[in-house]
Amino acid sequence: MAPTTETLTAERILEATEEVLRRHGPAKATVVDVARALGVSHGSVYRHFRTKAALREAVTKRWLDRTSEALFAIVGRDRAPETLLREWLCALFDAKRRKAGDDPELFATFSVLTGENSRVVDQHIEELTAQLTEILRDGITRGAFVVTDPEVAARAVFHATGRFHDPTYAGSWKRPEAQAEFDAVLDLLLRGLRAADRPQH
Amino acid sequence: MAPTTETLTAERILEATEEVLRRHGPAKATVVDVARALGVSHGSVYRHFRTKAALREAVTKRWLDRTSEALFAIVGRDRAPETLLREWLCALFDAKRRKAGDDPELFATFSVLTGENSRVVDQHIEELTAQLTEILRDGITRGAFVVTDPEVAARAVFHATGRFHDPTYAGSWKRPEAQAEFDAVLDLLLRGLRAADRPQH
DNA sequence: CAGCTGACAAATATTGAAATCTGTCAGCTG
DNA sequence: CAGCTGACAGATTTCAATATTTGTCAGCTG
Repeated sequence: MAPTTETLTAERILEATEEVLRRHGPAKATVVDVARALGVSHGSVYRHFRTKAALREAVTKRWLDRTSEALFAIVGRDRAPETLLREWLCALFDAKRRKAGDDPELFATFSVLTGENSRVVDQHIEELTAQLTEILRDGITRGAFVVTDPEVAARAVFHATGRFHDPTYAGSWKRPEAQAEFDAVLDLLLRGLRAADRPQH
Repeated sequence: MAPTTETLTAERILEATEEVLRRHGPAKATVVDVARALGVSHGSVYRHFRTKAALREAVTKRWLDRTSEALFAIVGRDRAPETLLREWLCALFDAKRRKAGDDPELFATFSVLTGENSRVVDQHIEELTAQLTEILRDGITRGAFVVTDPEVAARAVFHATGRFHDPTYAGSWKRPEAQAEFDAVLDLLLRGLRAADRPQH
């Protein structure tokens, strides 16, 4: 549609693909569409991405990385460990909910990859649990949390909150009870992590 | 296949349908198949069930009720509240895992209904959370749990353990880590429910 | 006459032929 | 000659014709 004199880069292809996916969704988007949007032949796209699947994954990775980075900023905040964990998990739920609402087609792409156990999604999950582990580890050293193994606990927290970040459940995030349900799970988990000589909020 | 002199009852139809579903799975099973298995015309089946969907739901309800009943037996056991909750949740995970493994076609039927937000599945979930509420309530009166609202907490526990009973995740139940992951979530939740003057297990 | 049958219309699923898309590559072009 | 094109084979999707299934009901039957 807009043939540019600029050289064709992986980055430009990713941008165009994101736009095409946004417009057509994962089911209808073709690499011919992407090539057309860039004003090149579809063969050129294959010079930068071996397969259509690789392209979809790269786009999704970029999209997920934006969330990981936003969440990573929270890990560094100067807060009581409990507050930090609360803020981080709220931000995670918020981010996913917003993505599902504002960007349904890209979210659908992400859901498809999740269903296919894509490496990209696994990596995203590992990154998130690594951040969680960091928060827990910090909370332990500061005496706020009592946890044997922060990695195991991080995974447990991630699993226990799955309903609020796993795309499978995206449909239920619109329901008015969703936030209260999230809060209930969060309270329970925080109480479980908290050191015994707890300030009984 | 085996035309009987016996009168056609809802019960007999349910049995035959369960068998047909087991053999063909939810995608292939037809009400003509069910009628053939009973040696009647398919019109007769519609005398007892208004639609095919109603029939599928009735079969699934029966199948789910067997689990609910088995779990209900645990609620009455004479145990420390914490032990009781642990046994109940383990039994829930076990039951689902076994059903997914031993009865894949009926489990698939259940999964389909879950995806369609069927009334039957909602009812099953309500029954299970009611049992959970009962366990928590008992634990509160006996001073073992500290929980503001047992209903809210029951729902939170149910949501937090979703990965280990929601059919969406059935695929992951075979993985060797599954049990350890379940234990980690369970420990965290129990710690969150436990009264402050806890016997530090 | 309660309960079943079987013929039927409408909805849904299957099939197979045509169209489109993916992925490759020889050769063109700036 | 690095990078793009476009023609091509094989894989996949679409589409429309066909077949099956669902759900109804008038009438048969024990």
